[in-house]
Amino acid sequence: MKQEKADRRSQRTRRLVSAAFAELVAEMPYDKILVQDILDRAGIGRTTFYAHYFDKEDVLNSIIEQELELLTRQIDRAATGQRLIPSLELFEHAYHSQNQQLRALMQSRASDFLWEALQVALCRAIESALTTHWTEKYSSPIPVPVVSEYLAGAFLTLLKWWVTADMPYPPEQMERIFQQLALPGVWALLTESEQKAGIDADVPTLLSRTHL
Amino acid sequence: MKQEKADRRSQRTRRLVSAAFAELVAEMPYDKILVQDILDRAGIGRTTFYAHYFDKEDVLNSIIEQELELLTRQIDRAATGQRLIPSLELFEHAYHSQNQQLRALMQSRASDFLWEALQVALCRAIESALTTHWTEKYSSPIPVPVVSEYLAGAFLTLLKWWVTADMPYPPEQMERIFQQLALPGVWALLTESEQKAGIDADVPTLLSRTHL
DNA sequence: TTGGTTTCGGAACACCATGTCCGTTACCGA
DNA sequence: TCGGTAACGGACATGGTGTTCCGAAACCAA
Repeated sequence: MKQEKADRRSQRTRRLVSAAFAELVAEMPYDKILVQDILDRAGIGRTTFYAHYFDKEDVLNSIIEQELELLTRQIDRAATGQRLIPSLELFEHAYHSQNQQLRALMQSRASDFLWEALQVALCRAIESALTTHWTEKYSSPIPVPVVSEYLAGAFLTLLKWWVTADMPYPPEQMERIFQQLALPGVWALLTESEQKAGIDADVPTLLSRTHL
Repeated sequence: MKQEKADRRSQRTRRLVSAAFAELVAEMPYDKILVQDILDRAGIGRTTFYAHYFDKEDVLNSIIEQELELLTRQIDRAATGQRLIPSLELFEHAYHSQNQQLRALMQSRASDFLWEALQVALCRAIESALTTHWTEKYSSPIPVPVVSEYLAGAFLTLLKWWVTADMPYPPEQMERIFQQLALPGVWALLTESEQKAGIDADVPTLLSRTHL
């Protein structure tokens, strides 16, 4: 079920299946999609399909895995710095994602897996960043994993809403909204002396509540 | 498929099916559960099942609907006051929920529907409270629906984590955590003069960031 | 208790989607 | 050009679904 250096025909088939699946998932709920639907839409034979995928779920997973890899790489790259979460990059990634696949997928119910996987990946990265770069500043009875969970969830909620609403605002504005809504609570957990540093230059402005 | 004043036998059947389903959903992913599994577990006949439910999904929906009604009533009741969200009551509701059904359901993957429905209900309530009681204080470029979405999402993220982790803290502590993490960003959107009023007495304390 | 009504249960059934196997055809890479 | 590999269509076994029929059992009201 893997492709090392694939025959053109194999690539073609996989491409057709992915495209067909993306279309279908945008039209109807995942669990209503039949293998036959994929076959018809992709214009391939039954045998061919099963030569490439175990089953319907395998198609979903392969697409998600592929997309998730890009995102995870982006997240981990940011985790090496002091930033807790590469929010702007993620908003922009979704925004500029040429292939409709990502949007269609995110909007459909099939993406529950994707969102959950993203939540986990984000959470890990945030926790790591928090314990690596902010340990000495962090003094709060709230456990770090809870903070991470909250931040990841708050971000993904906004991202999800934004994508579902067909991205009515530019990524930069979403980034600002996220900073204003979700981060003050986290900053408050870090000792005062360091609040001006790192993460974002908007911090002081936000906490003074004057520019709204 | 409804029961007005049901025969004892009908009640028994529905009860058995609900219980069996709750058990199964705690043991395996929803889409792996067969009707036959429910039949075996509940100890009823195939014919009987289809006399009460359209299909497997109908069982899930009926349980969710039932639970959702309780929660929605609680949410709407709080929405009449100035509070944005009855967080403490919801944490406590989950905590004291005697029947394992709620916990098992929330922890399983089948509950995606429930979470989504909760998100919508919460969002509506928050938006309503915000436009009703806070209009004159609210002056921000961030649209009210976005704020509502964020608050509902942030709360549900914490609730979800808490339930999944088998509720390691008392509801009161979760309430405090939620207030500290998620609300500062929202309060900052309301004009300064009113920040001491309503919602929660902890507000000033939080914003001064001294008690952490 | 009785008698009419409703539900239950079991077996058999048609239906449909799944996943596999075959021989043949078309395409690819070298 | 030629050997290998993938696509194809059709047929097939499998397994879960939802329905039907009918006798037995449980219910409820009188």
